[in-house]
Amino acid sequence: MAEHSHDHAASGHDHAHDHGHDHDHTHDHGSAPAKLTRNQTLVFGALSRAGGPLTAYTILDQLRDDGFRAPLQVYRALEKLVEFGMVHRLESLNAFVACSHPQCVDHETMAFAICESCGSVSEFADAAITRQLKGWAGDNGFALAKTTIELRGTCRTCQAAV
Amino acid sequence: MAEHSHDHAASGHDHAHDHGHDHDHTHDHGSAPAKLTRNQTLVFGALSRAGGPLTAYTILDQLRDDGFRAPLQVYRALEKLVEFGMVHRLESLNAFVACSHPQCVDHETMAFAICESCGSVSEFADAAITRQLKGWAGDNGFALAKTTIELRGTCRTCQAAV
DNA sequence: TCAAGGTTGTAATGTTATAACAAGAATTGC
DNA sequence: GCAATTCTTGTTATAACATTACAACCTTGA
Repeated sequence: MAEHSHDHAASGHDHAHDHGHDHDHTHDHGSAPAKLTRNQTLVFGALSRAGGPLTAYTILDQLRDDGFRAPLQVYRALEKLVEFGMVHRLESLNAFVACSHPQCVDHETMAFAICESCGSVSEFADAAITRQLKGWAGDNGFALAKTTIELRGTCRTCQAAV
Repeated sequence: MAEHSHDHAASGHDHAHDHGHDHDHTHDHGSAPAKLTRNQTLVFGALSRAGGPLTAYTILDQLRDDGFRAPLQVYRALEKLVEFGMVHRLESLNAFVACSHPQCVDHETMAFAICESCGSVSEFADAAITRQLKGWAGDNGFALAKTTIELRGTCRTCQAAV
């Protein structure tokens, strides 16, 4: 299954406050955005740099220098990014993480393994689980809109570190 | 915030459950308590009566007449009840629900189907999903402590009601 | 040009959860 | 009985997470 590797190369500190909008995003996700707004770009950049989950308020703090002043600026961007399938919300952490999938293969039934020791998150998809959940939904007349699957525990690295 | 009317018959896999004020319950769970404290009894009673998910603050309001004054009285009781396996936390709702299983068969990998229309919750266990998740954990050296599986959608009753 | 619709900024508020500390009650040992 | 210990409880305050409401500002297109 998929592995954890949030390396979206947001290296440079591109602090140019251009009004020229040189966004050449070519993402093509579920609800594909032609291009992101400035705030969406900044929020997604923060999540990509982090390489792991961040809370909305942590993102806010990181974007103070970019002019962010209020939670809503973050929440609004996150709402869109989740909608686009570029970001996932981790319910059990009240946090958000950039999607690990290069081409965003499947956003219906992702699963997340969260290490309670180091905070790392592994995102994976499992066809059998998806099938099983859809099977239950079908059997019970439940119109499935979204699923949340989150595993809590200790990752291999943290276990080895003991 | 909203008070849902909890249709507990939304599932064909429903389990019978006593919704009475069983102040002298005889549950015997993993961390079986001989007997609950007064606050634990009151909180569990509120959840049982509701027959569906309640937030901590809703429980607090319902227990004002019983002398509850502060959130912590509720949260402390909930913490123990979850530990005992008598109550589950629904991460995607920030709410709590009394366990639907008479003898609390399996508390490791329960799944919850939450109707976004009426707020009803169906609790079920699926051996295949459990096996699959444990399989992933094993393959990836992840020491699994707890899993959260929550389905959002529309229950059969609410679909029919359209 | 204007109107419509989307995005933004800001203040205020609402909702969920925990920290810190003091006091009360049950238990044990002397 | 009387500490010492421990667990539960009550209370205040605060932290952490999220939304409402409204005004201003850009776009886009007729």
